[in-house]
Amino acid sequence: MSEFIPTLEFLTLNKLTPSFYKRDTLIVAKDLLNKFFVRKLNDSFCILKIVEVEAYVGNCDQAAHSFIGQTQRNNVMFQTGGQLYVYFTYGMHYCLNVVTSTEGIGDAVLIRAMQPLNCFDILSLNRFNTKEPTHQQIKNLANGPAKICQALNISKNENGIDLQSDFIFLSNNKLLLPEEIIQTKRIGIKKSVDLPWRFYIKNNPYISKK
DNA sequence: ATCAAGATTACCT
DNA sequence: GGTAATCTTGATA
Repeated sequence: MSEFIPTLEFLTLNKLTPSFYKRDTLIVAKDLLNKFFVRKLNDSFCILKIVEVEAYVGNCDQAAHSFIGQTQRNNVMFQTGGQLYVYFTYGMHYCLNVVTSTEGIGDAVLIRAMQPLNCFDILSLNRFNTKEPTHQQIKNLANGPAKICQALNISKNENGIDLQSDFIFLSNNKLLLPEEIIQTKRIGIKKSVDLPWRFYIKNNPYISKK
């Protein structure tokens, strides 16, 4: 099964608009699977397919950064959908979220894993300091939330960026069938651990963890 | 001013 | 499977 690699024209024509993000967060989370993430680096458009996400919901989810209310750090989560929320954690890692919902109550979807479709040399240089990744390294380019940010050179500078940008945006792709989506509990949290708000593409080899 | 926790990763046994 | 690395943030005094 070979991957469809869209052209820049296709990606631009099918760019996701604010109406996509300004919906119920759990629906958006599920719909984000299989979408294209586009990031311009060194005059190249890096294209990756989203294969794993987690939803975080401000007013009822103790694991969400926004549960404590609006602060300097989580400020962007309270915007009304279609922005990038980037946070720093463990003293060394950045993670990337998509802000959702119309409510401005602090909802976002964490992108946990992506499947790179092109620009392997650029991503690999950022991750492993080599332009020629091994097969094992290719699988490890973006199969974790902090790996994504390292591979795509995303940090505090990108926090709050609007996803209507021409340099970072998401693009549509076909919806998955329900049987192609696995829903489970989220990973790496200590609060609200039983909420089943992690979604990933069944049998995709670029998932962060089974 | 001080402190504990953290939406992780890489490397070790 | 276990854990060190590393530092910002938000809470408390």
